Amino acid sequence: MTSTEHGARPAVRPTRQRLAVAAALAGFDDFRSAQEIHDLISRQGDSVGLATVYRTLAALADAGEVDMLRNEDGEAIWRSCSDTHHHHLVCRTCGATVEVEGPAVERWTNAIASEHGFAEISHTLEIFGTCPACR
Amino acid sequence: MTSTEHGARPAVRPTRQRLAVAAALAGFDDFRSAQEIHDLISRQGDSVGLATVYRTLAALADAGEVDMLRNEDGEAIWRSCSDTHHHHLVCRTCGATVEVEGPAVERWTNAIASEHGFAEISHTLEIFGTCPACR
DNA sequence: GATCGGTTTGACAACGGTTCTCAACTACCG
DNA sequence: CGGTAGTTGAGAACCGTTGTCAAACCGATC
Repeated sequence: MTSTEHGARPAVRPTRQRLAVAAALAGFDDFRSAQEIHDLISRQGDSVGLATVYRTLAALADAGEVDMLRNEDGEAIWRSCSDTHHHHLVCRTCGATVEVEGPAVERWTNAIASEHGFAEISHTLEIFGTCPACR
Repeated sequence: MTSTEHGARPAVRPTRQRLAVAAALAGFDDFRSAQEIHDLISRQGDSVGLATVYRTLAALADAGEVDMLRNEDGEAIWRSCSDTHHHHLVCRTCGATVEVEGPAVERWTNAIASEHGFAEISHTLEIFGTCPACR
């Protein structure tokens, strides 16, 4: 068991299912719900259980390889992302997404939070609007 | 049914139930889930159906008299609010809330958006953390 | 290959928040 | 009062999500 170095690493296996989810994620660049991703996989001929899709997405989000956020209905939606912390500019008509970074915002949220004595800070910041193409 | 014509106003009645919800909202200043508000009303002796609480909260949010946002689980949480645009610093354990304003953030989001040609901008920004009391 | 132990999977049940349904009720107007 | 349209509540329905657990699978080892 010590074969894989100074582990405690759960040894994630590249199973057919996980590859299918990864492939599906690579196939679009806007945010999709878990069920949409599940449908997409089925439509590509693969068959992966819904629970597995959820588990895999959660694991990927944990690992920082996908972004998860919630739409206005509170549903979780996902997309693959670059590995730096960033926010999104989302078109409320067509769903087109732009990743944006804002060091200033990060600094501001941390400052505000510690000013009020809050710890273990996280934050959500999404910008919605109408993109040039949809106007 | 065309009696109230040019108003299209649904004629909101100040029923016992709606007053109870309003009273409950006045009784706390952090974010609470609909069910917590429902419990709170019951505990005050009033009896209002859960569905009615949901309906009333939705109506109040529509009218801009309460803020509704979603916690990290996607659950809707509510509180009465001041009428200026602001954001929230929310304790993820006890729900304590601080309203914060950030002119810098407003400016930043508008700049980013127009830089990408987006119009009709709106944004959401919430900060979650653990408040001093809950640590 | 055959074997073995832990990982992963999938069908399905369970769950929890939210919305829907619809008959009973109530506020308001005349 | 009586009529009428808005409102309510109990419970079912809904739907996204998570838990369950036996079977399948992977990879390392005999």
